[in-house]
Amino acid sequence: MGAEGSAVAAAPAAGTSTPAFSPLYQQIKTLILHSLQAGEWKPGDLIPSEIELAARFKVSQGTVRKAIDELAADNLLVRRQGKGTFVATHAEQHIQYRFLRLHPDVGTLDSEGPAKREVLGCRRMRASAEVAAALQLRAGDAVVQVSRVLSFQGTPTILEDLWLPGSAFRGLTLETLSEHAGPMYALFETQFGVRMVRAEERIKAVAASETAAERLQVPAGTPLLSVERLAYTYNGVPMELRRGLYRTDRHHYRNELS
Amino acid sequence: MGAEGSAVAAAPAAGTSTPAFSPLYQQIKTLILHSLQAGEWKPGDLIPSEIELAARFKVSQGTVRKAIDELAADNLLVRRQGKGTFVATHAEQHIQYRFLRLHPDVGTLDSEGPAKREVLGCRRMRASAEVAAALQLRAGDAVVQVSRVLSFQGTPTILEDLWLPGSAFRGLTLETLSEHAGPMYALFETQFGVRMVRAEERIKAVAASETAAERLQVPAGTPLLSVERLAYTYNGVPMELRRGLYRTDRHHYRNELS
DNA sequence: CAGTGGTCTAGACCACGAG
DNA sequence: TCGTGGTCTAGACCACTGG
Repeated sequence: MGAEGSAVAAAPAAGTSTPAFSPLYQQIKTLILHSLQAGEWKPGDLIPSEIELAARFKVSQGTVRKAIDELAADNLLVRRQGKGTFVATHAEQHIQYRFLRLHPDVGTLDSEGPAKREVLGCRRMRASAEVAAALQLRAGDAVVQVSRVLSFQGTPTILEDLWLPGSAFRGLTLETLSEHAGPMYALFETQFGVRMVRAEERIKAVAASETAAERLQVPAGTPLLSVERLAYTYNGVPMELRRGLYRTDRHHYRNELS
Repeated sequence: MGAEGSAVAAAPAAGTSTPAFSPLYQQIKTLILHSLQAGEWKPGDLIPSEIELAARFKVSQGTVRKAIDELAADNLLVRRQGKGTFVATHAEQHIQYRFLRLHPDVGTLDSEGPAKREVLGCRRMRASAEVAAALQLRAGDAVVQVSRVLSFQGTPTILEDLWLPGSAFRGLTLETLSEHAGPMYALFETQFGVRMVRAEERIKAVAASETAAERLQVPAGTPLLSVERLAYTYNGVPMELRRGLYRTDRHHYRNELS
């Protein structure tokens, strides 16, 4: 029966050169994305069933299915047979830190027990040129800087600083951070409505500075992994810059290639 | 009409506890995988159309499509609208090195021009316990060790050693390697019928040894990225152990998280 | 048991590539 | 113009979850 009567009629794209054909399921995907962004369904929520969405968007169940399939592949949604489809969340996921790629050299992933987290500082400041560029702000805009240390089995292993746009993270304090149990990104979801969806990391090997060496309890000059992360929300806007120094004497950064 | 008359009738699994239900498209996926492994279709080849495969396996086109979709998602096949579906290959892909995650800090991905490759050595030897364990061989089995240096814009940047099972790589010599243009994995495909499909990397920060420092033209003790890679073929058997040292003064290891 | 996602089919039509 | 993969639909049935 073709796609007549649908949400948008194949997007003819007015005066531009390329016809810019967009499949229906892509448009549905965008609509669902908008609902996620708008907060209609929050992290952890059950979204409407495929049949309901099909009715809402006036398309067949199969088309909704394909849209949801792709969103699930991107880890934005989680399908659970027999129960429904849920909005992905950094909380209550049995994986403690979804974006952390550091693993112990020996032993299981986290037979090490929970990491000890110590927040060293949290202050509001004006963005340096570098931070502003990364977060797509103007130099001098307000940002929040957090620094902390993660320890595994009593050994300080990760020292990291992170910068967040001040406008989106009003009210973030050292107390909030210290008292909160669970992943920091889970806190961002519940307290600030910011969900980190994707991130890019740039890794280098560097020598430990005096201060870094002291905090990680290694000799100055020790080789460390420098991990610079830019994390993005739904709409592809960068919402966090993170600079970490990882000890790799008993851990390694793991990556899968395909 | 259900799935009667198909390749396998839903795999009832004789006496075990779990019923182990396996969808038809998974079975088709396995069958296609077997054909790839057996060499029925070689890297770069056009495989039969969906309709032909559907006829061969006695299933509908949609079922074949779902099987191919997943294989394409794993980068084993490449779909090209209007042309057909091809077996993925490390050669003739516009990306020079598909598994190399090192990028220049400034400039485009490879506006650096082609990397200069210098093979330092290629010798047959007996596997050490460590190498044997990684490659699932017995200690003392024959392996081929290759070492080489990659330079970008005249700067030696990557120093790596790699070990391959001797049985699968008979006839691999320094000459073969030196004369070959293009990615090493492309050579493995054409000369030895070995296609690398997936790999795991473990990354650490280390200090440059005397010999490494000399070959990479940096002071001894310079922090370097240590990248240990295990690469696998179709059947999940490890076929290469690679240990690389990367200079990261002008480059970084890039990773995407989601 | 009802409701959800998951599989499978069959058929129509569209976009793309190449002759 | 033809053959390919890509989209969309409609309907049947299966597997899983929870009341």
